[in-house]
Amino acid sequence: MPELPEVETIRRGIKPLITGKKVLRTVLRSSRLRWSASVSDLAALAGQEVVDVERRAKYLILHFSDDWLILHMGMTGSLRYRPSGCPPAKHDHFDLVFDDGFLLRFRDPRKFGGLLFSHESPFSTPLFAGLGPEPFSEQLDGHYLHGLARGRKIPVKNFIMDQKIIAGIGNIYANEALFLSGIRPSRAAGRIGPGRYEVLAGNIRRVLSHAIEAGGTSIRDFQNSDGRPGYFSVQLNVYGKEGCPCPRCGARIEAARTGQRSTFFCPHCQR
DNA sequence: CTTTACGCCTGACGGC
DNA sequence: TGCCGTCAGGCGTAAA
Repeated sequence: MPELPEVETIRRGIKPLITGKKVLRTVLRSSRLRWSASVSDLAALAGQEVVDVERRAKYLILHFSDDWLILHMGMTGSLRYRPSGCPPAKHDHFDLVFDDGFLLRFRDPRKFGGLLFSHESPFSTPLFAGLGPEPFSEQLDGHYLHGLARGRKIPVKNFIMDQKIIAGIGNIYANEALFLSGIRPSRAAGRIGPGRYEVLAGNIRRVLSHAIEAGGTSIRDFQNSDGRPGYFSVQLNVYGKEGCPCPRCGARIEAARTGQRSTFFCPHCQR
């Protein structure tokens, strides 16, 4: 569930549940995640309280009294908040057990996600240094995108999914934002003017904020949901709609591949 | 430097 | 029913 809106929805869901809670112990069941904090580092979290729950790009940041734990959901990661007695299911790799009888549990069947431990704020470490601006920051506008795209030949869809350019855009919302902007995903990033990039920047924000709002409607179900709050309630225009009529002009939505990722677009509206 | 290809993992689905 | 290929919302690295 990995794009920015899903991670933000998780953040909003768990923040009120775990802020101020004290860690009793941690349980790591898998050592083969893409990234994994060491058992000894994780053990140091015992006794610490959750100070805040933050997000940067698609990373979820648990800020404890002394240390930080950074979670990435990969393609299939999810979190659950359950009573401590609940037995782990398949692919439940990590538990953060609190002293009030509840735990936060990380599940990831494909193990593309992972955990990172840090003694200092990740906002000042190399991990985040290379990330582009958050989509809702003032830095993201037409001039910014146009400047970085100058001379580049990669498809604009790959360009906006590059986390160094903008943080948090994944395959679904890249497709959707380009549809709203009337830009063909395969168009070379360097062959789009500042005006069209301004439109695109606005539509990126629009798509992401709609998705976050949709996620928000299911936050209160977080404790009992399957760990993917809000995800399926988002109305999509093109993603996964191959052969369906374009909501704007009625032409058939086409599917293609750009950079080994599936791409959907309206051949009539998007140029 | 930019761009492309691949690997990491498991599960779901469609065709035979 | 089972087997097999293909696909999946991400990202890091190697190679061209």
